[in-house]
Amino acid sequence: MRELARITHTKVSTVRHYHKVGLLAEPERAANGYKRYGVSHLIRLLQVKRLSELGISLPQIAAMDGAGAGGLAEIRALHAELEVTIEHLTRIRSELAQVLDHDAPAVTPRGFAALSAQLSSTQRLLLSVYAAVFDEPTLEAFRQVLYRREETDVELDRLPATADDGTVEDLARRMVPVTVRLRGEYPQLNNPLQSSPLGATAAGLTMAHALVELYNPAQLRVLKRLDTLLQQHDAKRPPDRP
Amino acid sequence: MRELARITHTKVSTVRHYHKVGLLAEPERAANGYKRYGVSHLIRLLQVKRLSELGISLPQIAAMDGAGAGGLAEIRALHAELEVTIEHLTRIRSELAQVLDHDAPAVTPRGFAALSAQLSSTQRLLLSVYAAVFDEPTLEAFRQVLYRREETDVELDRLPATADDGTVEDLARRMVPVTVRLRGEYPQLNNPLQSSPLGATAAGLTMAHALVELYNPAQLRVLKRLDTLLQQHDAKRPPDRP
DNA sequence: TTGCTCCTCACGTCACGTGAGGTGGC
DNA sequence: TTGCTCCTCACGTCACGTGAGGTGGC
Repeated sequence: MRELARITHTKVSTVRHYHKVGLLAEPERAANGYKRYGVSHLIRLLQVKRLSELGISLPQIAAMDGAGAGGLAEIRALHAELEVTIEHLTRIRSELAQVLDHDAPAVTPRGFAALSAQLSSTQRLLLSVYAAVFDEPTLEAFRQVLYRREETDVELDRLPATADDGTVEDLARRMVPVTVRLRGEYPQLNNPLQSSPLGATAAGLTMAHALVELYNPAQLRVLKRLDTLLQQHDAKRPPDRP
Repeated sequence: MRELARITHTKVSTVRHYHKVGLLAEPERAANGYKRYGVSHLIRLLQVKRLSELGISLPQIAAMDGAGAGGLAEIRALHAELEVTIEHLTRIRSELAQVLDHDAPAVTPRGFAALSAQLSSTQRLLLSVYAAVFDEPTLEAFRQVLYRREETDVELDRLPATADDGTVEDLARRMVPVTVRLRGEYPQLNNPLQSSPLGATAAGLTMAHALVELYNPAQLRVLKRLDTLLQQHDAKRPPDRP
């Protein structure tokens, strides 16, 4: 048994498993009960092993014996699937490489590894939600904006929960022109919820919950005030949409 | 629950599984017993999903929580493993492509798909054993020789079990110069057992069993006679080895 | 006697998937 | 009432791996 496994480069446990599922006939026994394998077993095992290596499942291999010879259609399907798998793994590999390159935490959402160093833990968590809620073009816009590291964004991120009304009002006012400018440069940021793969309603609810949970009260006040100011701004200068 | 799964692009069964193995805390229940997920669960699920996608096993993810933050060493190991996996799958893909290109049976040993059409079923089975017994340079020599399709090889393959002594003797004699010439061109064929990864003894035994099982008596008589004739030939003209 | 291989259950692993059998809201 | 979602076990799947507990040959 060990000899058969050695010749075929399989594990003994694998050979036993093939016996159990009926892919390999059990050979005659010697007087002491040991299995006595013949050339037919060797060849069969090599064939099963070959098919298994090619990615054919054991039940499929069993089915191939009964039915027509080759199973060309299955091979074709397998080849196509493998193509997809390899592409997928290649993407994963490059994501791992990015994480390593930037010494980022493994949980960093895909594409944000390069920005990881400059993110606060709150931003990091928020980004996880962003990555689930928004579509790829929107996320790319967020990446660009984060890369710029606007001074007001840093302030917002560091704003203590105890900040007074004056500080909140001041920050919100200073954020207006910055936001307006960014919106102009990155149109995806105008209404990111609309393009969400989850639908605008679910996306909006999710984002709202996430913001309330992750930002402190002062930060939330800034965002609310900013929203009001932006609406006033838009009212004066209506957007050039039909 | 379905909503959480939808937002995170996971299956409901996956979320349940994460609960079961303790990777995701169970949330509070509504009055009717339904689970009420919060932002913390959403974020945790997204993170677990991300790590799992990167190829980290669930037990490892669980371990990462307790211990140090990043687990950079694990990521590095994962990246290296993935490299190997991708290379392996790429090889498998090209083997599938070869099988498809030549419309060969799936069990064709690797590298022999192009020759598949001209092989008899006996040769095919024998090749499976060759592929297990010999090393790669030797196999490559066999491929070259098979590709040439020597007339005497075809005759041997078709020799009926009932062939008479005269036919056997004639074929064996005509095979001598062909074999000598091929041995000169492909030195690996001189003593292929010596370079076998299984060791010469095991390899010899395996090949002997396989030949006896797969060739008919007349074919075996040819091979035996050929061996004798080759030894006589070698005795007259000793090989130029030290 | 020691160390090695062989044997047969049977249960474990990994990451879920799939019913069975039942409840709750509109 | 119908159709939908939710719930909890518990068992199934895939391809093995891993003991437990015991025998046989040198």
